[in-house]
Amino acid sequence: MKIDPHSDADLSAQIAKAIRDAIISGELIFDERLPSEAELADQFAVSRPTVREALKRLAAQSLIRTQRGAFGGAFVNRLSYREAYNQQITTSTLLLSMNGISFDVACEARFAMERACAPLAAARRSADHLATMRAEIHRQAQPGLTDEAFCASDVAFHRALVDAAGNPVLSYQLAGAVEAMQPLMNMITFTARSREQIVALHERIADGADARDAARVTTALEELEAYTIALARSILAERGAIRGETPQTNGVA
Amino acid sequence: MKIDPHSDADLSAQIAKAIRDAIISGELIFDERLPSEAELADQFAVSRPTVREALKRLAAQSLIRTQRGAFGGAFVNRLSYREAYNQQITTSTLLLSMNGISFDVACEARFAMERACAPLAAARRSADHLATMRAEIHRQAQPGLTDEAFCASDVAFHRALVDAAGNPVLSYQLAGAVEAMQPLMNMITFTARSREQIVALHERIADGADARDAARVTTALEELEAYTIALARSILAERGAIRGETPQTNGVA
DNA sequence: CAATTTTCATTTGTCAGACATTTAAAAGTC
DNA sequence: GACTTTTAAATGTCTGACAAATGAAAATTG
Repeated sequence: MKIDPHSDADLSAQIAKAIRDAIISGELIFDERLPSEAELADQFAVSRPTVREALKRLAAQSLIRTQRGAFGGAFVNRLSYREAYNQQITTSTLLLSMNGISFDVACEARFAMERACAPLAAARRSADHLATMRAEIHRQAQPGLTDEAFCASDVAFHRALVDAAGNPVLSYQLAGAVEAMQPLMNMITFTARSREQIVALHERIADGADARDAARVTTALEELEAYTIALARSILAERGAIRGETPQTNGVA
Repeated sequence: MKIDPHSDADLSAQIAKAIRDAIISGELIFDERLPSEAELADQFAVSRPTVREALKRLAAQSLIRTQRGAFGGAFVNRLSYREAYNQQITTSTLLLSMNGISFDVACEARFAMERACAPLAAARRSADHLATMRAEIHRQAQPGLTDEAFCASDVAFHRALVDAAGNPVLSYQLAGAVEAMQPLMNMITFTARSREQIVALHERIADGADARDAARVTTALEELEAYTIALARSILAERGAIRGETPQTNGVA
């Protein structure tokens, strides 16, 4: 592990990169202990605060964890699904909110990816997945449900569908797409009417999965996408009209 | 922005969380300047090094950037696609390599997501995208190409296909899936025979996109997935046989 | 001898203060 | 007015120190 003395980047950034590369290349195995901060400071010929800043950078990416005390130190972290999800969601959420992604584009991407799971989910769904989906549908149909609870249940339903595909990598990738869209989705205040429609479509999806009929799941997802986009457009157009502006469907962020 | 004095977490982690929440909630707008390190140290009643560690954590997630000099400081970063890609790829690569994801599972996820792009790509591909795909196919057919160059060209080809869908969110999501698999893919040393087959399938994909025929693209992608998995299996089985072990197709990491 | 307690060295977490370097605005100069 | 110099503010880095946690080894005790 060496740093380039001619680079004009921060020392802590260079050191973080050197250690990160060592981890990615497999030079450092997970659960392996890094040298102590004092030793690293010696190795890189910098002070301990600089080394610490580098280690905090790595900790922010869940690449290492630290432990105090004798025989403590920094250990290479085994990146768990949970941590990877969280990073994925944070990054995706910020990307969507900061780059003026239109609702249409985000929605299209989300449903395109979800449809990719449909054939696998139809083929592999367990009784457990199906039960989760049915339970969420039942919850969504209850009249007193708050908008927040409805949205949360919506996410849980789609989550179950994705998990039913039985591919952890797909689940991980979709988590970013689905959960990152939650803030955008929350902007759409669902009316009783639209909830009915959505629940009906969810039922068709669950029925399709029940019958192991991929085509039915896919078709229902397509209709759900079309309905969601239409709903968003009408709401945005209405808001634009209220403000006396030209109705627009993008730039919601 | 406040921190919980009763929490037993690191102060720098708490401070980072407080600022991160402020950014995500929109309390801090992008390009807005944070208070100086000294001011933050005062606000949170900690020392400057502790504040700096918190800021480095945020910098590692591309949430802020820092600028030296008068009127410099830490600014809320507008997360660019480039930065989001990089984070996505780093996280995905580590997740795949550290959790013993089998080649089959990763491959299935990757092609499932890529197939999701096929209909959009067929409908929207520009002449430019098509030209890129053709150029990469031409490169891949050249005999003297190294394995590394072939793999890079392979990634570029699929990248062009995904970009042809004209949805930046899809491109972003796919970047993680496709590029993170590069290390796994590189394990498969392509023989001349398999290169021929792959190039032929790439040509069918390009032809399908050319004709705006989504079904053709999808079918070719399905065959490419089947071929890739079969190839990987045979190679892994061979290696297992050499080592005198039971042939296995998973746990490649 | 075995179990428990105490000591202790190691390592991270935090702090204070200092100096170097960069940067852009403000002041000065022609 | 255009250019140069000064200057203040901010980050980057270093030194040195102490606090707190932690597990191992040593000492104590039954």
